[in-house]
Amino acid sequence: MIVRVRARPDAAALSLGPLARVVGFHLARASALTAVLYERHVGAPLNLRKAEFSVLMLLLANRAVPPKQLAQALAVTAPALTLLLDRLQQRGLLRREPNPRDGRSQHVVLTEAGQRLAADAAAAAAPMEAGLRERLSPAEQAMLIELLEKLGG
Amino acid sequence: MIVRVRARPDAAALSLGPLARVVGFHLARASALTAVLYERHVGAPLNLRKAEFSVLMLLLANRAVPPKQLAQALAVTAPALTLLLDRLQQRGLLRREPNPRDGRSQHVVLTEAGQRLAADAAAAAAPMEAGLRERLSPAEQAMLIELLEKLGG
DNA sequence: TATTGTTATACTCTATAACTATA
DNA sequence: TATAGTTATAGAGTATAACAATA
Repeated sequence: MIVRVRARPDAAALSLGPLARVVGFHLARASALTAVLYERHVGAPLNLRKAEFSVLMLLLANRAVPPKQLAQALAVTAPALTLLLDRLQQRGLLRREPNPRDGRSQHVVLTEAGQRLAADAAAAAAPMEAGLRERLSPAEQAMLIELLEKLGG
Repeated sequence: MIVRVRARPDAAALSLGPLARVVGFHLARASALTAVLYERHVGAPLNLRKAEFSVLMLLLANRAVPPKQLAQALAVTAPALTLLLDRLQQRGLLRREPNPRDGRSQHVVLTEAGQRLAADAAAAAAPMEAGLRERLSPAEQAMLIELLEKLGG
């Protein structure tokens, strides 16, 4: 992906028109930046896609989680989550354990290797905030997250 | 896409852990909501994908624009933009005109049909803000856009 | 009959590389 | 040699539908 994060040379003196009021448009452009930062700090070094990273973080914070809840939290469909978990399981990062109380459902749990990688990933993610600080103060970051949380939380 | 916009029944009492501080994660979840609203208000009724809508809005606001600038403004690659413009041109919504000053470049311009559809789309997009108002006050929306603009603008 | 999770399949999106033509 | 735009191709992401097992 060829995106320049810092410099924006001939920054397209384009009027946004009606787009200026469309929240989704601004979300998409902001995502382009955070995606680049994520790839640099976490994705490439640890070989983790965004969704995989999110799964690891949720498992790190919640120990045993049924796939259903993961799917909800990540806003992905059940089949997508199955494939996601398959990949992480093949890398030996997590286990799927049967739920003794309900034969239909499971618990997903990090292996030891998964816990180590998740901890590394969490540590690698922290400097991303610092990277954003060029654009947004810590207070602005907090405000932004709060507003986004109201939308998508 | 099965996403419930209003009700969030058993809202997954999951801790986000380190994810709570990751801006990109919240951007993704917020995008899930705005994508649903977009699809309802604009995408399905007018048969316009998000990127197509954005192109129309930019052309509406700027008359003649070189593809290069469109690609920058939308944060898409040049090949992606070519395909995007191809589709819109086939629907008779825009023309590509040669740039008399530079044989390599072009100007993209809306046709009359394109202008009509763009105007309809802009009108259809306005109520989306109202839809968001369940979650965010107008002041909060403005603040959110301002913060996102600092990130991705 | 409803729910959890999986499989199968297809479609959209987007990226990289290679090419054409102008400059 | 560099730039604007295109073509070709492949990979990642994600949706729907159909299915299995359990409740």
